[in-house]
Amino acid sequence: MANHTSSGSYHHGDLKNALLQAGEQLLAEKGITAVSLRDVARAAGVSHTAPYRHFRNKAALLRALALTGFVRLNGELAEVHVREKLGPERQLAETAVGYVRFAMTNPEMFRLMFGGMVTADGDAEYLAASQAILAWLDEIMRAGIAVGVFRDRDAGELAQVAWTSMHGLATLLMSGAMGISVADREQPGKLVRVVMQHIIYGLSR
Amino acid sequence: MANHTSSGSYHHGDLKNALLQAGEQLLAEKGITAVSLRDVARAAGVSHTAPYRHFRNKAALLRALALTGFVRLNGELAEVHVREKLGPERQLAETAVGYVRFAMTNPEMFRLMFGGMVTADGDAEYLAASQAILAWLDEIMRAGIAVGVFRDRDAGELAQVAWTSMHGLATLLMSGAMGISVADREQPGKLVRVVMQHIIYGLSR
DNA sequence: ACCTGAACACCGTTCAAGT
DNA sequence: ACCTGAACACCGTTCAAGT
Repeated sequence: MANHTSSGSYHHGDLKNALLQAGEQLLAEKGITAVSLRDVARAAGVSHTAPYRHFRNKAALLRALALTGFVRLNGELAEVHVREKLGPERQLAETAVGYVRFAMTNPEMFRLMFGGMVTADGDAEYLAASQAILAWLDEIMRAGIAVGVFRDRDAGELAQVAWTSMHGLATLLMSGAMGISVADREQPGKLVRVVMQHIIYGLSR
Repeated sequence: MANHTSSGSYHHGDLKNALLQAGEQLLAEKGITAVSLRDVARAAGVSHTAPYRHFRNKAALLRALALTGFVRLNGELAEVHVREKLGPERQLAETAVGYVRFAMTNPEMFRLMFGGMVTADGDAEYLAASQAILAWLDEIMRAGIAVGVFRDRDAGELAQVAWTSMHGLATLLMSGAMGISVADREQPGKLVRVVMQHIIYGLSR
């Protein structure tokens, strides 16, 4: 899809985006370990060396893919914000539910984003994308402090506590280490609410 | 190393353990994505097909490797328990520090254990190994409830909160998403203590 | 029982070459 | 500028064969 260039010839139109789209689909279908650069090129209908014109190597393509994941996650968290006008505690709880749901419904993307294949090491784009999540939580905590429901501590600190909790829930649930099978659709939401209730209790005054 | 069989011939002695040892070293040196089954066989001094006599495939070798990681982690957490006789709160905080330190000093092993390449899906051994961590935290929480420092709730629930928090800290720090470079040796410990302080506050009565 | 070597169908990456 | 095809040094896995 995307925009064709005006010329009728278009070798492929916008190969870069075509590759990212194909990559995202293959990621979801086959999993992070099974997706090859050659597969992506094949799915986009070009030779297996064509991607090198747009990405330095496979890692660069995966990095770009992870960034689209962050955009999507931030978008979903924003939706929670709009939908919920029920005060900071409820907002925090629902953000956690959304965060964990994103992880459970896009497990391979989530793994790509946080699993260590892509890292923030000197990557300003990645760092900015991930910090956007923290900024988001920071806003909730700040609002909660302002209306007196959260303890009057550094909002950034409280945001770190919140992020840590929902991220731990997501990663632990995905690994299956919690003893709750990934297939089970009901349990996760319940666990998230129970754990977040404790967290929120601790953050409240 | 390990035990030679009594016969002088010994094709390799105990190849299975030799492979696991070689695998652990290569994992730490080259990282999870770079370690190949052929590398492991090479390091153990056998042909690249020999491992198939002891492991069904590469995934099975990695799974066995992850299990040794769980044994090591549980051992380190046990050390914290013996060392600290300072009450449940302090014990929980130090357990979190130990948990995160394990992750930071054995990042590739930690990734292997929780990164999704190995999963609990119907794997009783993996589930038992990971549940041992939870049982461990459960004990701390139970003791804390008994002496009246923690809220009188289901100990398993409090243990899930605790595990979630330290695991979130570990994974978020490793990904670099927190904005704290992995190279920085001081910051992590500080962050862990700050976050755990909030968590413990919430768990306390 | 335990290990080897050839073989197969894949990889990621480089490079000269085509339009 | 953008893409192709051959080539290179790797993979994981299977299988007949050796001791």
